[in-house]
Amino acid sequence: MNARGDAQEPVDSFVESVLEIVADIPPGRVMTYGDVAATLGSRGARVVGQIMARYGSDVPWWRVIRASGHPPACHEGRALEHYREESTPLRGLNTDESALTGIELTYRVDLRQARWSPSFP
DNA sequence: ACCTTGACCACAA
DNA sequence: CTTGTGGCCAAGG
Repeated sequence: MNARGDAQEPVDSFVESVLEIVADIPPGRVMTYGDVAATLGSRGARVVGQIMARYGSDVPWWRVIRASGHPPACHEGRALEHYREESTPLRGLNTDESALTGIELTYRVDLRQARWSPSFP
């Protein structure tokens, strides 16, 4: 408690808490947006997405993915480089390179193996 | 204090 | 696999 008589308030904003958790995910492991929210007692998966979009540039953002196993929207390529580097288990990796339409990247992270829980390593 | 914005989620067809 | 629907909820304007 503090001098104003306030009971415990979230010392960190929701934003800081999210970044804290994400920074805590070890290499090769991932959490879903919903998992991060749930860890904070929230169900605002979208909020976590918002926060990552705005403030995620300084944390390992590629370790936060969708519940489907798909990487963050519009960042599949960048994320894949990190996954290859830290040996994150992937499924259905497919690099169809069409000369005309460009590169089609489809893959998912293997959540069964890579899913991380902050309190249960 | 209201309104809009989403790097989302679960479920249904 | 694709759409569509309803829900979630903090941040920022």
